[in-house]
Amino acid sequence: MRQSRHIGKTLREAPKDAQSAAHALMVRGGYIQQLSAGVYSYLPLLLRTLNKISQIVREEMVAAGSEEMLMPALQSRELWEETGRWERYTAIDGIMFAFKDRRGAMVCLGPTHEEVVTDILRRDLKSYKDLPKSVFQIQTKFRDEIRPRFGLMRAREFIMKDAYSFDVDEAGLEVAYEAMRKAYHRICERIGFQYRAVAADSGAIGGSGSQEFMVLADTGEDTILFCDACDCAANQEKASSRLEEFEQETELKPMEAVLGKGLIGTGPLSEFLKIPLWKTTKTLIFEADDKVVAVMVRGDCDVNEIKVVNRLGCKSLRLASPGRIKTLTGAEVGYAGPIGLPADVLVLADHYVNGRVNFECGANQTDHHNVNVNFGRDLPLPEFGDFRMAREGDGCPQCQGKLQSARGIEIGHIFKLGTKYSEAMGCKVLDAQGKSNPVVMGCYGIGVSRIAAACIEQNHDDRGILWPPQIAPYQVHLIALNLEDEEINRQCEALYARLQSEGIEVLFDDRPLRAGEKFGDADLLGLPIRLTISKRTGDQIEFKLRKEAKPEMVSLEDALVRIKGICGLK
RNA sequence: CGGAGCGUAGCUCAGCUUGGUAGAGCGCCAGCUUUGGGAGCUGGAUGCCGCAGGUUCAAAUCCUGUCGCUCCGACCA
Repeated sequence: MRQSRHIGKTLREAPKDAQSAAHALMVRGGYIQQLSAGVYSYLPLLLRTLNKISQIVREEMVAAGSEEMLMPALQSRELWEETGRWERYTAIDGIMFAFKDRRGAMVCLGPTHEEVVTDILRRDLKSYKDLPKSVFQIQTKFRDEIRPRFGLMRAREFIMKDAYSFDVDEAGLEVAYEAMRKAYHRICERIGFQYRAVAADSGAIGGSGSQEFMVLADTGEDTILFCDACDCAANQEKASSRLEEFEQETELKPMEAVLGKGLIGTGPLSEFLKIPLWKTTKTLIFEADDKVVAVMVRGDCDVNEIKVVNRLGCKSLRLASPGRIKTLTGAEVGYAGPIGLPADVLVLADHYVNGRVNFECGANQTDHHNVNVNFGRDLPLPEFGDFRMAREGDGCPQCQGKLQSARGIEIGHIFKLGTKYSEAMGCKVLDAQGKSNPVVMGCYGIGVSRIAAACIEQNHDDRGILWPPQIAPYQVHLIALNLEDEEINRQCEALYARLQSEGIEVLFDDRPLRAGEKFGDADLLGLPIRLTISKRTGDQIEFKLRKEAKPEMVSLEDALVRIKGICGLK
């Protein structure tokens, strides 16, 4: 491609709303242009990269035994009502674009395709002999994100590959899931990501198990925890951990309420009471849909709300308002405890709240704290479970190692769905006994446009992007200087033609600009190989890798060999 | 949805407090000079000051409404 004809001008200054390195570089490089909040045009250079990413994903999907198709983005309300997700996605979460067509029928733009694919397959599948099946598509998806952010990283319209598997039983799902898991690893490796696969919460999609593929980057929106000794790794919202436990007193002391005026927070409280932090207790009051729930964690811990939501199966969970807390506990915020709450308040407690003798907790009376509290004697046993936020430095739940943390960008997520959708939509097959069973499904998403953003986030310097050759829009950036010289002009044209005839993808900077501007643009655009021809280069070519600081002079034949080596061409 | 900020030239932004001829840098066009890391000089073009209403002799500026974009939070296959 001749740069003089190319659409997508580079900018010297980043627009003020650029929120991350990748976002700013994509805008400056003319890779994307914003149309409205979270909605972007993919300009020619980025489209080439997106196509290359799609092709890698496609190849790995096909290799994993999945078949490609394309489903409608425009979907009808009826299907979504079959699974009960219409209300959840429109009214409750509001994540789905939904509107009336001219006949007055409600339609939506698909944020995901479980309903549509299940509808297709339920017409196709009759017998267990028809299984297994696996299908995928690469398509634009729509999500009415509450807050679009970071350019393509969290957009309202984005490109995604989604795949779905259909099996006769859990064992079949296991095989399909494993094939996808391996394919996802291969995709990440082919793109050259530094990444981690972590255990994840399955969220609104539902299902029994899931893993996220996280590209490591400080600007990532997720925190992941991983063991420094074994391969245990999880998203923080899912992670569990092991805490240090302490030797307990053998004698139960009498419970008493002590005055600790204005003491809010377990830190100051433990100092004031001269007891270790682990003896204190945080009791948080939540409103879960229309019920009130109290959640207790050890004073040195925090509540993981997602774990609470999963335990309760509620649609929404939020901290109760100060006014509500006062009516429920009779005290200001900061003094809530499990003793003396209204009978209809469910009390949940993290495992590590248990096993303590003579512990502290709020007294439900302003400025007062109960000390020497003991389960069984002073209050009934609450429902115990894992409701605690795991943190860096905690013990690994599987071995004696310690958890470390990192920030990550979620680029892929694989789920074992089970029969949630097949059951709701009647996607069933007859087994060998002639009995009808819902098929067991899995779903597997990977963000194509997000991969491009994550790749830049992980591969850039202060001057611009450093594309890996596999997904660079072009492999070679041919820079022509001194074009006013007829001879050099001819030489450049010949080289451009030769490179193309060798199957090399070239962006040819044939613009009559100064050297500084051309080199600056080349660094910004970030193509892996830069070739320069000028009056200084004679019959040689200046060869420079974007990731290296220094250029070198090589012959044409040398250059071709090197380029093909880097690009994996013969 | 709660809190906040910003909409002025293609881009980054000043001007608004205290109403009175719409500005700068970069970019763009032309010419001359320059020519390997965003050059210099000269000349030039470019604005429904987001939109609508109000106050006023007079509004980019003050008031009201509205739309858009953004930030923080809640939320998030």
